[in-house]
Amino acid sequence: MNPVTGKKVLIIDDESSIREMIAIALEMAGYEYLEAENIQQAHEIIVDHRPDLVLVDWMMPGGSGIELTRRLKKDTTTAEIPVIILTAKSEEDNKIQGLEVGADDYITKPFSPRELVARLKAVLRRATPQGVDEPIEIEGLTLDPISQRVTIGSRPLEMGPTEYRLLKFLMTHQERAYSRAQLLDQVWGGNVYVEERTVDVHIRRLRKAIGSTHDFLIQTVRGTGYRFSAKRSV
Amino acid sequence: MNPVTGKKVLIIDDESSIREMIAIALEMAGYEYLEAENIQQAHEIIVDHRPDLVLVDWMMPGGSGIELTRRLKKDTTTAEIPVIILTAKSEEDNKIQGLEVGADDYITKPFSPRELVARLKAVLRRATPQGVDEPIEIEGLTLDPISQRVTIGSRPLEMGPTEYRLLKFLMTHQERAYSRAQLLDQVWGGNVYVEERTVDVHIRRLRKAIGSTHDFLIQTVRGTGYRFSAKRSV
DNA sequence: TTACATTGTCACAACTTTGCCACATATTAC
DNA sequence: GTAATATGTGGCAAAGTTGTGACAATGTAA
Repeated sequence: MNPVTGKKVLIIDDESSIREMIAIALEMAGYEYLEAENIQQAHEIIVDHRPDLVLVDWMMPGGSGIELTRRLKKDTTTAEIPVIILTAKSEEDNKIQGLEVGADDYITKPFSPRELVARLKAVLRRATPQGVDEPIEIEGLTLDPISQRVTIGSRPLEMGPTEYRLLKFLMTHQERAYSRAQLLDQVWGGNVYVEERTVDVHIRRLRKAIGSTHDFLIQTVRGTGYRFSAKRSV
Repeated sequence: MNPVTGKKVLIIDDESSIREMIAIALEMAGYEYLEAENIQQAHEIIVDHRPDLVLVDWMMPGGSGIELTRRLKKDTTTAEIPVIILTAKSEEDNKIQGLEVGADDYITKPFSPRELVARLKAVLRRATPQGVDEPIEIEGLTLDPISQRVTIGSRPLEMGPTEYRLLKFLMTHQERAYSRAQLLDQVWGGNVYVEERTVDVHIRRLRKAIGSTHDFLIQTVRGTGYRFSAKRSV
């Protein structure tokens, strides 16, 4: 339905009914979520699961959302995780403080699920910066992450999104052998169940797309998996 | 401390005391400002001085801030100027309406100067710095930002404002693939709740307007979004 | 007011991609 | 050499993505 890239959102609120409401909205929008009902728990979860976004209530037992935000933004390992603060209308004057400690947005209660999801999307969009991805060129095979194109010379190659991601991964880690399991993990994403042999099929498609002149670049490592290498192997 | 921004902010409010208060806050933060006390005046100033941001009260004699916003956002020559709407707390439910007509943010009165400046900074940061208004010509397709016309050779193309902005964005960022979400963010504006599929529909309309001779310029990047490119992809 | 234009959504059509299977072929172990 | 194991290949059904026409809501101009 909505192909979100499996973003994980951590919901922190002491009222389980609110958590539930949010959880439903997130699920419908295709996000994964984690829940915490106090700050302590939240911290553990953040360290363990590294959510892509934190949604925290302003008023929380055991420390306010503000405090949590400040702590997250101070620590360079967590500073990049965007934070949205939920405030009740009456506490609204505090919202400035929220933005000041580094929250990325705030939402005043009551809010509609639609608004929530819209804000969340906007924040995530902004938080995922377009990397300054340089094109990768190996032996005349060029992959340009900006235009999302693969070319040999000026000939553009046709391939599906999965093959593209697979190739990008292999090219950015050339000269290194990966097992099918590792590739599934890196290219397909951790929590999908897919047969290992599926990797072979996609490698096949990649080789086909690249064509015989350059297919030596994708090498089979028997008993292990595959490797992208500019060095012709035997 | 605060590097001079040189940004011009237009303050529109009928109460001179509020204008004054805002003016002081802006001055301290290093912004230039202009003032208008009604919508008519505001329009003239916008045309004459091209402020970098407009700060308008919701309730205004001679037309509401909403109306002004709508008008600004509709006209492609002013659509890029960010607008922040000031609302009284009691009118707060209207904030959604404000965002819907394309305002970039809203601030509820009473607010602190600190909040004002914080929001303003955030909005300006987000605003897309628009380059010079030189015509862009690619493969015979010409977009002229001054006359706001798109032509192929001498044939003028018919399209709505949204398609125009979409095309302009894509043309000024050619050879780059954008997701639907990014396009919504850049072309529609950050906080509008619109379905991602709407982008497809507008792309469709654009392609239709451009016609089959040149529609190869707008390319679908499967699994991602779209790209404007002079290079034919097959 | 009426007529017209623009916009966002939807439903369905058209098209692609995906994962998996079954079988072919290659490589290794015994 | 044969069996066991690993990898290559073509094809297919299901799932997913994008294209398309129509519609209702809204705004605008006459």
